[in-house]
Amino acid sequence: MVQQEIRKGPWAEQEDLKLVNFVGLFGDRKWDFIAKVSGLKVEGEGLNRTGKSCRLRWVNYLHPGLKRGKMTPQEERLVLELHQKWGNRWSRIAHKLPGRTDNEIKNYWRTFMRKKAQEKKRATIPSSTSSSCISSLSSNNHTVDSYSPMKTGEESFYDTGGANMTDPTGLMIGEEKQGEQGYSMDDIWKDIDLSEENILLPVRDGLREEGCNIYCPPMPSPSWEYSSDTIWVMDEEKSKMFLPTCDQFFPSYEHGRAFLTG
DNA sequence: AACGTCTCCAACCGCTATGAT
DNA sequence: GATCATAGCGGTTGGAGACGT
Repeated sequence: MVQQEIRKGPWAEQEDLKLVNFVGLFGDRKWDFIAKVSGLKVEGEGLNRTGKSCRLRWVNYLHPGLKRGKMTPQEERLVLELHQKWGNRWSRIAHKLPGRTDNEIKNYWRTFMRKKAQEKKRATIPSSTSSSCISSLSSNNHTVDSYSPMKTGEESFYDTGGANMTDPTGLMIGEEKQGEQGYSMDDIWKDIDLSEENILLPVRDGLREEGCNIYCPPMPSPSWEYSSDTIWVMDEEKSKMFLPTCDQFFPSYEHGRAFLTG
């Protein structure tokens, strides 16, 4: 067995194609198996990636059900509401946003809170000094990092926590955290409503779940449910890219799952 | 046009949860 | 029940492109 060096970093198109093929053959559960099998030096077909890396690439980028592009106002609102409720449970939140990944939501939230922080700074600090303040806040590319609890021992400012994030009883204790952070949900909604000039559709007429007023679009969750009505939407380019393998991929994909699950 | 800064996003790392033996 | 292997999650980082001066 020839063990090749594990690759890291950005994925090449060829790697993506190979991964799609392997997932088609073996399903999207046995990542270590896929990594091992694909790592074999068979006719130069090896991926030489870790199982974790393969899974991440599939889940965050290659999965056909993924939406691309900016979050819609509805999605943004939903993220904020769910984050208010659940805290940094990105995966859980992602399950309520079909086509969005936990990574995407996490990144969105991070960006959102950073903007909020900057806006607040601008609002509280006179304009004459705001620039220096902001620049000091973002002394490097990762403004948030200086607030990271990992480094400072303080709570990350973009972590509002959720009702059951810090309280195992599930009691609502988020308000206190909001106070620390300085942004209540009302503030956030106000800002959003202002910035969007009421382009938001009413969201409270939608489905409700778990007793909260959360709109859940009636879309099949690509989160990873492979029902027959799953939306297999891909960029046109990607679709073309995968075309040569699709014929074998999609039938064999289901076949592969059946094979694995018995 | 050149440079510096900012934003976004893909990917990695470390830890935890879960299932198999 | 203990142990191990694997999958999954959340936090963090690095780089590319956008943007401003």
